[in-house]
Amino acid sequence: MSTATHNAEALAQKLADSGLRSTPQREVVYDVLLRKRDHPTADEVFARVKSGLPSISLATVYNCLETLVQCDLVRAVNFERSPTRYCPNLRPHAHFHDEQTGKTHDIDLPPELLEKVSSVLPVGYDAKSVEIIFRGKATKSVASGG
Amino acid sequence: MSTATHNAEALAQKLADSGLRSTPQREVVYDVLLRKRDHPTADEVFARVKSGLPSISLATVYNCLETLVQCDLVRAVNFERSPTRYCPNLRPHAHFHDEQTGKTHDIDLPPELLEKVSSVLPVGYDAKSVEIIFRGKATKSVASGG
DNA sequence: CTTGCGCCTTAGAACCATTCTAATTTGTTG
DNA sequence: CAACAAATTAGAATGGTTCTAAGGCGCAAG
Ligand SMILES: [Mn+2]
Ligand SMILES: [Mn+2]
Ligand SMILES: [Zn+2]
Ligand SMILES: [Zn+2]
Repeated sequence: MSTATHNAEALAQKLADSGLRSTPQREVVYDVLLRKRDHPTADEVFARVKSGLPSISLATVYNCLETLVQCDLVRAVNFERSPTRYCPNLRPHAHFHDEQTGKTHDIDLPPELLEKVSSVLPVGYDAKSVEIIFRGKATKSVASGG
Repeated sequence: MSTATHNAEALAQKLADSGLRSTPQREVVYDVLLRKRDHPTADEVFARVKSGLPSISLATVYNCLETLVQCDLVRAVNFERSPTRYCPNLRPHAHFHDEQTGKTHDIDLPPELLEKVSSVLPVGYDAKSVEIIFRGKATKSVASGG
């Protein structure tokens, strides 16, 4: 069984859990996100997806991305008001935005840190999620996962 | 000396530091932010500012807000892709976004926490800023600062 | 099978927060 | 005052995203 097949089956399962269908469009969009984890924008996903499925529309890419986010297979990531980026990394992690290059890096977070951060909330505040964003310069380039 | 006068002078000083002029528009925009610290959008600032300066334009409100941000008197705050909000709180703090009410609350951060958070960065990552956003429900309403 | 009924995809229009443009006003300096 | 720069203004433009309406596709019942 190939990795692509495995991913497609995991996707189909997650979609089914939400009462949704697996479609070629949803599969190829998810596959594109898994193949190159550089936090692409919808436009960038659209460009990559077209090579495998030339008839897909930008509206469908937006629809698929929203579906993947709702199924908890992908995270939407925002920096200021720039175009939303998409991240298939499901581990707890922060984002480092390199202001020079515009690249986004995943920073794994130990679970104990998230507890520590959440512990600063006064009583009466019930956080469902915590997001951490670093901004700066990445002086070392890092091998990208594949 | 009134507080408003004091604020105006502090503003004039900060602007002068950046080679910029103090103007009635900049003063009233900053004053509006200080008077009601509920993280208003540009539109909301515009509405509040018009009562004191009916001739002001929305473009000028945007210009003034950008100027205040550049002078480090105000922080721009973003949640997903919703309209940018503005915060005159200069202490290190996180934001708690109440998903029920849409209200934004400041959460003061002990300096030691920011160090702890930054310490998860691998070598090669040089963060100039750290942003922390909580999302959830604030079960207790909190008295607003004045 | 074949038909019915949703779900899904699609192209293009609409939306709307923000930025840009070009003209005017205001303030400062000589 | 004259000259020049900085700031404000109205309105147009921009651009990422969402909406709309039409058609396509897949599954289930007959
Ligand atoms: Mn950037
Ligand atoms: Mn909200
Ligand atoms: Zn990520
Ligand atoms: Zn704040």
